[in-house]
Amino acid sequence: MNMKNVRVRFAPSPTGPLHIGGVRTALYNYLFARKHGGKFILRIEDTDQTRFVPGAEEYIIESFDWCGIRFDEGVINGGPFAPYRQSERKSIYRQYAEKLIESGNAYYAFDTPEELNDLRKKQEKEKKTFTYNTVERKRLKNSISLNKKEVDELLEKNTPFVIRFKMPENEMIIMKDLIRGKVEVNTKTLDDKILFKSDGMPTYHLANVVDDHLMEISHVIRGEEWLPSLPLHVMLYRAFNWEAPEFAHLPLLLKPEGSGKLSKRDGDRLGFPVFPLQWKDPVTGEISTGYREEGYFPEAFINMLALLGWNPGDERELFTMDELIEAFSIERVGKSGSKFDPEKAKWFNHQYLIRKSDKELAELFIPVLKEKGVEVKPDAVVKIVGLVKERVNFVHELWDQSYFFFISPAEYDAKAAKKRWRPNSYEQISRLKEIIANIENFSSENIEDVVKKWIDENELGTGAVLNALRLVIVGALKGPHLFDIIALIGKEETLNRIDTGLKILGGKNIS
RNA sequence: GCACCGUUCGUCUAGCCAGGUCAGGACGCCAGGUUUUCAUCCUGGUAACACGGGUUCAAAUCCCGUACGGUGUACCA
Repeated sequence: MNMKNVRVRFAPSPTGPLHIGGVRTALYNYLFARKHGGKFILRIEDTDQTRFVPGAEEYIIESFDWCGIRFDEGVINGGPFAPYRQSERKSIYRQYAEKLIESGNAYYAFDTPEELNDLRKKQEKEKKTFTYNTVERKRLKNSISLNKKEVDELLEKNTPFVIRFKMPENEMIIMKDLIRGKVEVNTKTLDDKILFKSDGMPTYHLANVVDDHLMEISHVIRGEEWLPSLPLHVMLYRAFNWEAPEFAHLPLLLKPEGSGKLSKRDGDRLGFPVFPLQWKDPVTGEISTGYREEGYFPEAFINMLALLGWNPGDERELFTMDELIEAFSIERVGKSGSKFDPEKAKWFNHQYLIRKSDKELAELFIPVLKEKGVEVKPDAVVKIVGLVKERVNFVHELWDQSYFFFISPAEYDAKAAKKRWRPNSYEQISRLKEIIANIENFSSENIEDVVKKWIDENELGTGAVLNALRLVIVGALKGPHLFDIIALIGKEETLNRIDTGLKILGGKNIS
């Protein structure tokens, strides 16, 4: 593989939000470019004016920004091959289509969409599929079946036309794919694809080949859905007499349930986001949630995506972007599609979360606390986060694991109370309250020492006393080390919670 | 229908190109241990080469076929 002057591109169509399959394609391109010291280009393929969706391009750019995927050239930052939006390159495509006509590799076709649709329907009834191919083109309305005079007349009268590729009749095309190896197709199974539409815009096939050539793209890394049109693209390079780039077709990301390509429309139906960022459909107003909004860290999201279809060949699973760049290679991309496991995605986030410093997490958690109407000193939040971060996958889950640090129990878990609030609990906890009230050094360790000593001296059951105490302090049998909680909420709050607990729980069980 | 691509534990995957391993790891799940609780953590377990032929002393690995799945088959990308 020629690794000099690596130039790769990601070329989305701005027809809506980018789904994670697209993000992964972009990621692999990015990793490949960085790995080989090449350039990564963002080109917008908006040749279908009817499918334009407002906000889609902005969404795509914001997504990559969030992911930490950076472009060297493209619609964001320009570059030597500007413009990078195909609608702005409109004027350059026609001449290339005409070059192909001149060289006998393409032809004008005047059939209307309606006529072709009718043909399709007719053949469908006969259980056949209509294809505009080497056989059919002879009896359709085009510059092959018509004589030159007829064609000139039609063109002069501004009859709408398209330009089609003239596929050779019977020729073996041998192609190389970096992931799949040799792929062979006979041209007789292919059709005369439209290269240039009657609205004056090129189709994807023409535009992508012309632009990739003009932009000196060295490797085309794209989704497997493009593999069936690879022969056409290879033939186009040949017809232009251009050197073709290397190709790599990435396996698809599949729906987790059943099978099939993950699609934009899958949305929230699946119980996990398929988009990096939240997307609000400009027409229906429908909102699809994104990984960012669900609380995923971009590093975790990228890490998870990178391992979906690629692996380093050893047993490492956690990678920073730089480590991914270092480890990545196209050869280690798998051939088969992958469903992805939402559970494992959470695990990745957990791994990144527990690796963050308590201070960093506290800063992320404080806004959540504010929303809950809780004002606490940042120092305390840092300590609390340190105690509970192992228990959660997301920052927003910290609240569930730590609310009892901030608010005293309003009620007590009924099951826990039944199990742990015994007839003698009231008396034991009342006595314990006096012990705690007299503790001067209110550190977790010291409180633990004093309380355990008291339990020993009075020959009480550690489990019985401490569970009852936890119930009173937390409101349920959960949470981190009890004495850490007590030390953090402080003596006054502890004593208050004991009083409340005794009042509410005490009466119930004494009778 | 036709063309192309694919198929290893439930999921992500290693191993395949250069045949010889009890088919390895991770997530999940289950069990045990640690713990005053829950969670974490530790230990162990669970579970796969789609099927059928062939080549070979030996096949997950090479070849052929079948099945199943996917993609494509638009004046969409």
